[in-house]
Amino acid sequence: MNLGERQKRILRAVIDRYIESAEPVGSKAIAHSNDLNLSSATIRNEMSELETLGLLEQPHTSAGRVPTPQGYRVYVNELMQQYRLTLAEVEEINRALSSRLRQLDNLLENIGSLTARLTSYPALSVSAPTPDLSIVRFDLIHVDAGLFIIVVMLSNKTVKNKLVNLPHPVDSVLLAKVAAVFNAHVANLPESDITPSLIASIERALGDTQGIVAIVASYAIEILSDAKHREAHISGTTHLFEHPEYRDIEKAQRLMRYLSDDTELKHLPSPDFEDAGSMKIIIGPENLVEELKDTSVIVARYDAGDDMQGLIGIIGPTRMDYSRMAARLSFIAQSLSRLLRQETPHPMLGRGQNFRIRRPGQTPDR
Amino acid sequence: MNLGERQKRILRAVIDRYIESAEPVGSKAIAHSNDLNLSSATIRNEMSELETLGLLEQPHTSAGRVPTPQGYRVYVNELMQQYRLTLAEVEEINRALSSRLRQLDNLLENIGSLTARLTSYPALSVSAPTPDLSIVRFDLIHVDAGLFIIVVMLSNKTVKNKLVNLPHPVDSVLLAKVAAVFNAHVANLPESDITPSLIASIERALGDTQGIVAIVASYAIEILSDAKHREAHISGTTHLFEHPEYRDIEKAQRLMRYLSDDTELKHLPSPDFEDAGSMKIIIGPENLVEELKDTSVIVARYDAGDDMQGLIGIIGPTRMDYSRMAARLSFIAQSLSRLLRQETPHPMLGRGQNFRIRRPGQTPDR
DNA sequence: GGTTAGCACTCGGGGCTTTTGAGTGCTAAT
DNA sequence: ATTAGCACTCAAAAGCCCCGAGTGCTAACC
Repeated sequence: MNLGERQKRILRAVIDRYIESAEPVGSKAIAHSNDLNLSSATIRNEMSELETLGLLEQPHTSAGRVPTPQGYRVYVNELMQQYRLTLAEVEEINRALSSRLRQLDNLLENIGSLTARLTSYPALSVSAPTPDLSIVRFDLIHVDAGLFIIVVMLSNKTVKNKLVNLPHPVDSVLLAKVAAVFNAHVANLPESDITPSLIASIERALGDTQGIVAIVASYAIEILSDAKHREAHISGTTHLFEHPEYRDIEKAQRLMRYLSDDTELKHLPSPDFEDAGSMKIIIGPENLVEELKDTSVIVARYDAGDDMQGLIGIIGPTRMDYSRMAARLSFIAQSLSRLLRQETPHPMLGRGQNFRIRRPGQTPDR
Repeated sequence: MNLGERQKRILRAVIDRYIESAEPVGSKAIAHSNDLNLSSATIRNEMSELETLGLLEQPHTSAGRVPTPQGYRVYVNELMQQYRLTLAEVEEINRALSSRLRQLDNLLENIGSLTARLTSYPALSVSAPTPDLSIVRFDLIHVDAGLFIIVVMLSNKTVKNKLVNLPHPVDSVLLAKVAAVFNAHVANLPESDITPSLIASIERALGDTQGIVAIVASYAIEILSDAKHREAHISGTTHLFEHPEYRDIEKAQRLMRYLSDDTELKHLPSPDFEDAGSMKIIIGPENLVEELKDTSVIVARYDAGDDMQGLIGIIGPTRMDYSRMAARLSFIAQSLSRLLRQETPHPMLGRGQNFRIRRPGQTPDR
């Protein structure tokens, strides 16, 4: 695709304008705008050239031009201005990230809804499968009678827990013993090594554990095998309606229906990115999935250590603010990587009464 | 409001029909339907009577009648048939509840999205403030270096945790000591008793704890003071679009915008219910909030012990299937109460490899 | 009395036609 | 190579008309 300098300028002007107006742009609109100072007639000639190249098209004879997917492709690859985030944007993102990432419980949902909020597009959040995940630590906390809690810490430093209720009372000494054995013999094993025979041998060694060993083992396996699959989550779907292309309720609903099916989302592109912050932009028909043929997807990868990576992405009409959104997404992904890797910096001392952390030898301020 | 028997029948017929068709219903449509066998003319007379009573109205002269909010009120209070859930409905609800309530992590969201799914209306889930909540147990789990996890068990049997990262290594013995002191002196206290002076005295007793005491204390306070406020959550907003009254995108968006603001939702009715499963139906303009003036809200309370209660509710157009939805909501609330109180019955032994629980003396099957 | 058949009247919505105007391509002049 | 001018196109908005569901009223009927 060899475009003259002027053609590039015109193409960019058309797309920029179309992105913000959502309406076919005509020759006049371009003519006086921007730096290029040409008459509308000249623009028309160039536009019709761009049309035969397949970069623009007319919805109907007497309308302005609209970019084709290939047009967007060229725009994204070569023409798009690198959008620089404003200070306000950077601050907003940082603030949102650091305040919302405190609890690592359901990271996936949190990250998703955060991204949606920060981009005003429906956002998806996909966890990379982490087949090497292991449980680094087991704790069994006795509540009362037959009630106890399994707390496991995973190698990606998240914590999962589950309340178990047995029909008969259990003994906290027994629980401690079971936990100790699991810490000694099951912790740090990959799922495939947690075999029935291993469990059986533990049961044999411990004597009658009233089924506790089996329960803990199956919970461990459940968690680890969950981690083998990608998990996907979508949020902010209502942002769709902010875009005129989804004025048509039917169309919007069709897409929503597709999006709200988590299992479908898992099959989304798993681009082979090199490093965190790298991005992929998929325009309209480049999507393999039928339902997404007229939407664009921007995905970025975040990477917070071996057992913790994933994708965040946004979905919108092909007429998308690629430049700005790519910048935001990439920034979010990078910040995310950084934040997750370094963990929560300092505990939030916020609301309500709270206490200052004062280290010895430090002078109290004011 | 003294209605004749026949008027009641007619009013009910009109509303029933309007609820399912969403279109003004005329005299003919009613005439031959149902049990009442009258000519359309007679119906017309009665209808115009009902109109002067303010129970019906005409969108325009040559259209059928539509119920007014007062009309719905009468319907809900006196006319509505008690809808009996079908077996299929009951089973579906039970299945959904028991499979989704395994992890008590983010109960609020789970309950909300469950309700939305089961009713096909946008659903809200509000936690009752639990000012008496206390922490019944602290555990500090050392990860490595300066990294440790605070796990607290609350009196409502949920578990919260947080990862803390200190810039200097900590000692697991120290952590255990701190946990022990917290369990002895802070556990089971209401928030108001966790005073700075108490914390100070703990710090004094323990000597230098490298700030750990302060961190744990502020986390405890954070959690307990969170519990003082109602939390609200909404899900299934997209169900709005299934109803013709929200064909108008503007209108739908206005409502959505209101709904997606969690903080607003907290100010929703906190009806003074007596017991779990009781319901409240708020019709159109009875809502105090401007944005909800033409929607109806059904709320039901669930109640799973002292420190665990809340409201679930659904929101929809005034033309709502009150009868069926009230039945479902009430059933959901009751089941929820029951399930949460009795806790998870048996751990799920599901996916992947798993182990049978075999108690001694039991013969292995097959 | 209550009920019903009949009739004139109303008026929103669907379908059809007209008008408007933004935008084009082409040609001829610069 | 650029531009002014002009004839042409066509979607969308505006206008128009008609249809028919539904009404209220009146007069007849039981």
